[in-house]
Amino acid sequence: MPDEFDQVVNLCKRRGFVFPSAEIYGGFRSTYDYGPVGVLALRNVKQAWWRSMVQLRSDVVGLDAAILSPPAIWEASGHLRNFTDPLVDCKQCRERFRLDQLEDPGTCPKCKASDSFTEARQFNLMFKTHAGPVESDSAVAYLRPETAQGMFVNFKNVLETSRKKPPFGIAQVGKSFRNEITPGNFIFRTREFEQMEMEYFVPPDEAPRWFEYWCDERFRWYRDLGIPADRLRLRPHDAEELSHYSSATSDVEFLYPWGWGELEGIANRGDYDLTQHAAASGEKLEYFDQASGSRYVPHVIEPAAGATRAMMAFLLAAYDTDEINGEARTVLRLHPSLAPYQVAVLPLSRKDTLTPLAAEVLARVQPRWMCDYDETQAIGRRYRRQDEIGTPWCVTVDFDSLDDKAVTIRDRDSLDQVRVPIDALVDELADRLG
RNA sequence: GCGGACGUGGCUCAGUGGUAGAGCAUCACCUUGCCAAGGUGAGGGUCGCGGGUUCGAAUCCCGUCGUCCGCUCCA
Repeated sequence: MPDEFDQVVNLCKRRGFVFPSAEIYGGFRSTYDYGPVGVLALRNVKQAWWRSMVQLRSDVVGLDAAILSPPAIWEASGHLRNFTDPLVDCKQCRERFRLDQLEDPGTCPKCKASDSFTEARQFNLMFKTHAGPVESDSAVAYLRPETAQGMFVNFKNVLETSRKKPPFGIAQVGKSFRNEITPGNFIFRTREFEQMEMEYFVPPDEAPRWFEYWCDERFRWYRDLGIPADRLRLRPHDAEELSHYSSATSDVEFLYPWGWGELEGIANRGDYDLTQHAAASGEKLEYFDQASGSRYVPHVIEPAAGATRAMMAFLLAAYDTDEINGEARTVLRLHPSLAPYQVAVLPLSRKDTLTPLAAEVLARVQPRWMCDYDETQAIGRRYRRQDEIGTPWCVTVDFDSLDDKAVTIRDRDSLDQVRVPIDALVDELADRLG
């Protein structure tokens, strides 16, 4: 494993991005907690997504659906049937296989032993629990394995209340849960994770066009937020790797230190979900087009992204080391809108003469952006600390500031220092943030 | 879940049977004042957890939890 990965994992722990969950009890596999700096970065990723997906579009509306859900949803969606892997173990060589992927279900592909398999065991990827005080069958509930079904189940509600017409979308950010057989690679695959999904409902004949559109759109999103184009690719799925609901899928992949891995899947789900739910619930999940007088079940294009693994990709892509005056420096070149703090206010000295003015500067910037404030130790050391967590701009208050009422903005990447009147500081920073 | 490696202060590691160390980091004070400066001092580890062997365990044995690699998987 290249050490870029280890460096970033280490940085995450050291600087308060990500901690292993329940660490004082020895940890709990596949769960992670986001620290003071990490929660800001993760929230910025989700905010950037919401902004591009909902705020800047008039054809997409938001939703926040329940995580706890009744079995009926997952029976209709196919997850109870298809999200189940039948697993067998070879008693001879102890390898484990998916029964449905074996060419010859009677022979072990590894050691060639015949009839050596254990009884197939169903391994369902959904977390099952019980709603209500009694663990009776009637109270079975599932933690959602994807947020998408919330959009399908609410299709009519949203259609009626938002008065949107196809093509239109419903977007949701939230947690999902999958009992993965093997989680791993830090926060890349965890059993509890956060999704950013959007279901885009279109007239059936327009589906292929919108599929291309969203592949394009989503690829660009990552690139515009700072992932270099040569670490990104769009990979169409082969027919045999398509999931049960999809008729076409392309993945936006990132070149992780261990190889290409998925960031986001763009799927053409056709009319599968609405048809399934309509049949199971008895509700008509259709759109009636007044203009043409026609009635149809919209097809769905779904860009589904992982927020936590996206954050990791942004951190990996941003991680850099360089040299200043012969000293090594670690710097996260995060896009300013993703950086935990946009601004750090640093009085050059901790002397009482400077701190009141520094507090005043902080008070001006703090309402607009997430700010850090640090008055300890030497200024160079404080720059390095901010570099390590990706803060794009440091504002220093020095002794001249007392007379000229101006401060210095230091740029993380160019290292340029620009003198700006305190009255013009907010406008100057706003310009730089774009 | 199976096979292999590993688990010592926040981080990186030393310590292989006699009841824990270093560097960095953190905090306080002094000094300095624009890119990890210097000085003095402080806090912090029942060596992942539980059990066993032993007069005595971080060190040996068993179990367990966790991490990494492979089988797996897909946001």
